[in-house]
Amino acid sequence: MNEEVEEIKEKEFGKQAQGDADEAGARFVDYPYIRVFLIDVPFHIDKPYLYYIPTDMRGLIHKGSFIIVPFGGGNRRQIALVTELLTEEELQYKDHIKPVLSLLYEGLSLDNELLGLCLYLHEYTFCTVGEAARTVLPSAAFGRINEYYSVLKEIPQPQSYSEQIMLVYNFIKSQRRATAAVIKMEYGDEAVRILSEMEKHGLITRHLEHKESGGRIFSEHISLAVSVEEAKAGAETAVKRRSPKQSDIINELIDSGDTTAGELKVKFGEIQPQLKALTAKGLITVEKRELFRDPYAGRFSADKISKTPEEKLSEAQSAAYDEIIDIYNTGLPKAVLLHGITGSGKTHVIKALADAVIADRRGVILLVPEIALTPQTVQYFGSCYGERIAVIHSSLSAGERFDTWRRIKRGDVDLCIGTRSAIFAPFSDIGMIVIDEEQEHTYKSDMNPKYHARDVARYRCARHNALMLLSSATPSIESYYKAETGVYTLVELNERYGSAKLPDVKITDMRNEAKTGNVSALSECIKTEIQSNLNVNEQVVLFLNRRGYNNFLQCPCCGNVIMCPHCSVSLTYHTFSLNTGSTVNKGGFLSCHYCGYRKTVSDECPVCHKAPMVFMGYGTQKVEEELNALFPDSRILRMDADTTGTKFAFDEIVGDFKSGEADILLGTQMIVKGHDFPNVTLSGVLSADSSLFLDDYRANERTFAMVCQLLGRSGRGETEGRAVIQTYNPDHPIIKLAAAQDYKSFYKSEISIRRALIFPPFCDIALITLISEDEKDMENAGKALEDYIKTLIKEQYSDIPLQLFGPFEAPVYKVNEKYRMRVVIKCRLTKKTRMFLRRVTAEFNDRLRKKILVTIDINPSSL
DNA sequence: CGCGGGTGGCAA
DNA sequence: TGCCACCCGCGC
Repeated sequence: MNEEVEEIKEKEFGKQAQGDADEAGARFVDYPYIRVFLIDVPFHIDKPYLYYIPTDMRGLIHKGSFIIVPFGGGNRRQIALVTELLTEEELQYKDHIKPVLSLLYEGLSLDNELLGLCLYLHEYTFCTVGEAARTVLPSAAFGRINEYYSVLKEIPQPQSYSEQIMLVYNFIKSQRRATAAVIKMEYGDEAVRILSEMEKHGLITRHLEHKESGGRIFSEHISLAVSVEEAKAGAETAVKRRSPKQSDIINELIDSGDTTAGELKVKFGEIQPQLKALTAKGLITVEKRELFRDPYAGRFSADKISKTPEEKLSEAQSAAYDEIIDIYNTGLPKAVLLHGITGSGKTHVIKALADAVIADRRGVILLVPEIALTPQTVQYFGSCYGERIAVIHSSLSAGERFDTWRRIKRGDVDLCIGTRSAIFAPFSDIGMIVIDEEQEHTYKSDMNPKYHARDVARYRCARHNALMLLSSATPSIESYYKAETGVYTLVELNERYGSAKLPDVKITDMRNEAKTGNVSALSECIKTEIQSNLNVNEQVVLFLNRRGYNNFLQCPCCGNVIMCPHCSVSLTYHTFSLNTGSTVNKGGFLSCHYCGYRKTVSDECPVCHKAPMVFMGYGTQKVEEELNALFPDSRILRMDADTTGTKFAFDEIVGDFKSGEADILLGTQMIVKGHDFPNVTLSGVLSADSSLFLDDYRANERTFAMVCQLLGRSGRGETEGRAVIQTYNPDHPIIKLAAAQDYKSFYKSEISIRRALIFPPFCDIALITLISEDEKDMENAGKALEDYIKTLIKEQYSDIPLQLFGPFEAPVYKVNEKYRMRVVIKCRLTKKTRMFLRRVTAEFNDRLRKKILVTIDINPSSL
């Protein structure tokens, strides 16, 4: 990674380094001017603007501060991020520079590293600086700005103003102060015009109130204010006065002592009026106590922390550890790719490394691919580090997120575990960033900024002189290529931990099944294997990457398939029975996996009205039903997006299966990753082909990784494991290599394909998408975009190697009544190509206005 | 995006 | 001639 970091450091941080240097002098030099980027503005406003700092605010505003500035003709208030401080001499021009209004609030600012990261994201992912800032900080940090109007002076000559103005003036005066929204409600949209006119005449003024949202929450702690006897008497009176809830509350307090309003609410429903009444009578006291949100609090209380869970590293593991720790100890930004086969115990090595880094008093960030995997990872690390770990993922509430962020910033945390967004954990000194299962597509954000966690990690490691550790059994082709070419250091773990061996794999040809009349999702082969496992009480894991009941509903007469009315995809059948397996064909519903549209099933074909519709294909629900019919005595758990709706449902299902509550675990993607089920000796891929022929250059990689991971679930304990792969293409090289878990051969074949066809890592891909509600508009825009790109290339960028594809329809052409077209550009993402792409998107966002949305995604996770 | 100024279509 | 609806460009 040396050259790469040097490159990043030199190219991207050259300016930054200078900025760092004059930072120390900031206190003594007078910087009356600043350059800022505005938050919450569209693409073409996203550029530096100049403001001056009123003398009383000098020294309070730094690089990375958030401030409020007046902007635009109407001087509306905008939040802005300070990116540069300027002296009088550095000023290019002095006309029309407006003053800073205020600091957003004290204490909210980005340090140099995170400010640099925002600008890096802006430059590389084509997002606005504001979007980057909102991603790097927890959203609650910005809070809410309320803008109030109030009257400034008595009007000397009311008759000289219009009737409307006087109406609004008197309204505001009567309210003392009013927000623009309230005034708009009262007088309609034209109120905006009237208000700005009034402001010009100096009749009213605006002032801001900044609310720190999600900052603090309280619980209402309730206790008896009187003796038990008095309370009992009070309860009796309450019953007599026919307020049973009041007496219930008192009795609850007598029986089980102090409690909180929340708990009472769970027991008795709405209780606020009763609490008020009881407080008024002096029977109870209600005390507000600040709560510190930590969704994992209490799970690792001191007694649960085992100080010595030190499992000894195997020889291979400690060799890997030694190699990596040496690299870490150089104190330079480095990257290591830890390639270890499934079950080789990569986590143990990571744990040992984390120990060493934390002993250095430096922070560690550990990323896991999905939220479902955080509990088990937290479990493992939490038992060692207790309260000094933090967990960040997308289902935290805004407040929880903010509290966690502040804990890390305050230095109360050594290890931060989480999904993609945890990469922004505000440690002041990072020693190591670990990305587990680094090939997972979940590390790529699909919202602006469309960053890849790996790139952010690379940036942060470069600035912190930290180690970036990528860990995987099936690394991405891009990363392995970097390891092979010496950019990353490759460290391998080639043997399974303990006595475990790789499973014995059978490939089943599903074409033969069809020939012999077996139309079920389960081949004869896998049925026998499952039965033999059930006979000896060993567990089975089955993978199918399609949820729902049947895939779609088709008319046998005219071939009509029921489609989503808003999107160009077929609807999927779902039953209501979750995890019960009962046959309830009717009473289910059709659902669109893209927009969530739902519809009941109609018996006859809505097009030809001749025949009843027939269910085609199969999903997890259907297979669950088949399994129940075939193995009525077995206990089956289904795990997919439909059964893991609640926060801890995933945890529960995994826990139940681990403790032997079920014999068969059937599920989608989420069951393949990282679980250690020692009693599983059979794993099955029900349809290995489904991801193989996708129109995507990563289809092979996906399929290989998925099959490998699932096979790895089997035989992790004492007994040797078996696996079955069902496929219609038993001779496909990818299937064969996956069955043999031969990553190196897979990589060799895949990299040569990528090289020949020019795909990453041999190029970067820029995906430009046009989205519009009007099909015609979009087609025109597509054509215009193509022309613009072509002339731009011809006239100014003829020297950069670049391939243009499209415009063509997106794979799912219509989503939610909006049409999408794409342009794909293959190029090397250099400064020059970035400038080129920026011009293209800026030009089109500007020119097309709201009619058409233009987005750009660099190296998208799929095409 | 949100504002303001400009323009052009149309009724009086 | 006057009024409103929509367009377009600008913002430090």
